[in-house]
Amino acid sequence: MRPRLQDVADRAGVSMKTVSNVINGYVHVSEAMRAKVLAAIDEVGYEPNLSARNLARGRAGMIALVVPQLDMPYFASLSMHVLEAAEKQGWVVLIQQTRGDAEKERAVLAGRFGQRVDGIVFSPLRVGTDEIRQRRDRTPLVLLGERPVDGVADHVVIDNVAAADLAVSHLLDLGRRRVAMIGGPVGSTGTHRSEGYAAALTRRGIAVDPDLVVPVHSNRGEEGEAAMDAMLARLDTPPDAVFCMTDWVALGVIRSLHLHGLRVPDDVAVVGFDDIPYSTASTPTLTSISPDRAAVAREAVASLAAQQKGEHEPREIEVGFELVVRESTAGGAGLRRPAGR
Amino acid sequence: MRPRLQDVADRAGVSMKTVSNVINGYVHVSEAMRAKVLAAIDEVGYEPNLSARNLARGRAGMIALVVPQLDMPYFASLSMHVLEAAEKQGWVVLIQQTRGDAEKERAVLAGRFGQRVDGIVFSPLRVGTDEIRQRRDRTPLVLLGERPVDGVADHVVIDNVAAADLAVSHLLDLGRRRVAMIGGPVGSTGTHRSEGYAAALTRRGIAVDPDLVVPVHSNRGEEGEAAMDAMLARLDTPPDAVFCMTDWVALGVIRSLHLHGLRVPDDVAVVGFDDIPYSTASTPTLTSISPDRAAVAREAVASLAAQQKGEHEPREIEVGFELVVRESTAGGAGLRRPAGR
DNA sequence: ATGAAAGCGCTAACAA
DNA sequence: TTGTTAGCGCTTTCAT
Repeated sequence: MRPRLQDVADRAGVSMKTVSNVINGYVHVSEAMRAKVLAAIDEVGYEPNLSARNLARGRAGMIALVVPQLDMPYFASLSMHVLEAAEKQGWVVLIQQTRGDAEKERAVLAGRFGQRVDGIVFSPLRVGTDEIRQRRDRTPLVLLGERPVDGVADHVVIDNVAAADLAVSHLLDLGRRRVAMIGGPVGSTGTHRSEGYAAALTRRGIAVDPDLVVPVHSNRGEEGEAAMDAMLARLDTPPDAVFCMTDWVALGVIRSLHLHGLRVPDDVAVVGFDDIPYSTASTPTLTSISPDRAAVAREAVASLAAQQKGEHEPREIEVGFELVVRESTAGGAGLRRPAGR
Repeated sequence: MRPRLQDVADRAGVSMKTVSNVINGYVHVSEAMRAKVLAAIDEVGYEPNLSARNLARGRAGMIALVVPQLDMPYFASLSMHVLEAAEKQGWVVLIQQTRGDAEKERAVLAGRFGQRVDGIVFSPLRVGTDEIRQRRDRTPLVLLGERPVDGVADHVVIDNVAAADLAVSHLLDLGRRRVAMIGGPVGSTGTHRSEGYAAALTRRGIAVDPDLVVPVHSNRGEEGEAAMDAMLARLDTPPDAVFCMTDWVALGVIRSLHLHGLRVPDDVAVVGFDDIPYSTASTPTLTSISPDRAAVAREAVASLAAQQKGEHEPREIEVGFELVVRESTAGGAGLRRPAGR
């Protein structure tokens, strides 16, 4: 049978309380006592029973991570980091997928997890500020992603305007002038990346050309490909650069360009967003905005911990990002390998 | 405060036991009683406390899923399915990553999770049959992946020999004769995919050419690219087809071929293994062996459930797969789009 | 600084 | 068929 706290106490010749004190790092324990207890723990091979601990502490011991889909590489990578950050707080992570379904997203806000979890890290695709504001569930919540939340809950983000601006400026620095965007539309409220796109162009005195902007309704490669197909069919002269909302979309865009006989980056330079693992395996490798995912995860978990301790002023938490330049903007004929690889 | 079982009982005017019976689907409950209790549950908004339930039941309520890396798309996708299958058994999934580190893999066998979990789904990259046989931890264990396990534990797999055979036969059916393999080596014990490769060639009277086989030491795209570079540097005539151990490796191989001025599939057809989500976004889209991941996950979780109920004859559990044909073997100049997309 | 004992919310003998 | 009650293993007042 598995050793319990009492077994350790018996072995060390002390009470359960003392063992508990040692385990939980209570300060007022003599060094000798601590050593004796630790030895006993080691001898009997004690491991705390988390169900019992959580029951006694009145917490669930787990948090929910709600993402659109785990097999979307950005979220896979993000989840990885959340798992690591949560583990340090003694939390197990219950991953839930919404598959971009508005109903499922609403269920999260409605308390679908009941009080089963100590907190929720939520990356919404559909629900907006109003729905979030009106939620009744009191479970600590932290939001991720580009959608604005107007201070209704903690929100961990990168500065999407600045990031998009940086990506587009990079294209302009390369001498490109007809810079398209897949994934807009420009001007609709809250699309920060579109804002950065427009800002970068405007600063150089280039007007935003609506013909060079095609919105997509999901982040899938297929959508990106179709969008690029549509744009090319419509234009007499193709763009000389494309800024894509996500890397996955960018991969589809590159497919489309390739199938239309356009070379990347020679004819058209392409920048993505997210820096998914595949950006180094694609042909050409993909220039992309790389958000500091580890920081996103860390801040999200820290937010939940703070909320659990009573903190309750919703905060906007900003984390870093960088532009990683690879072949899709820097290569010659797709045959050179830049250092960034 | 969160409603408890007692609150439901009070509301319904019955005892806790009756409520518990209803919740746990005990058979001998009158319809009227059941309805009354369900109504009460609904009225007070009761949700069971899992810590308490698990403590009382003497189980942890969670299983561990140990994979090399969650942001490798095959494992991301697999994890997604495991989450779903486990949820149906009332299990939360604690995902752990080994990053292919032999030490971490051994820690899993040594009981790093203590008795913290009710079972372990383990996808090993390094540890072998012997180490698994010698483990002392009694936690139910089920293994995934190609590595053979000689009946030391439950093992969920596809028939890797048949799958590789199918992939290579497909290449031969296309008229290719110099079929290379990235990820061997042929003949080393237990590499089922290599076996299938050799079998398909032999059946057609083609000898395995050692010059056309290059092993890789990880499944990363970079490795595949380097391996293909090496092969091309060595050969006077390039192969006309390549069978790759994984899709990720295949992406790297395609990069290498492209950078050497070889067209896929015109000059060289490429088949991957795993059918990761990106195989439809790459240029060209990737022909691949697609294991029935949902079945893998389902069987793995079922295995743990069976072991927990006392079953203990290690079983080899086989699940299905299929070959998905896409542009990397079927396209013309990479410009045609086959129906398989 | 350490010990004794009362819960945490649920399940499952055992009774009725 | 339904009720009573003793744990499950841990934390945590409250004493000492």
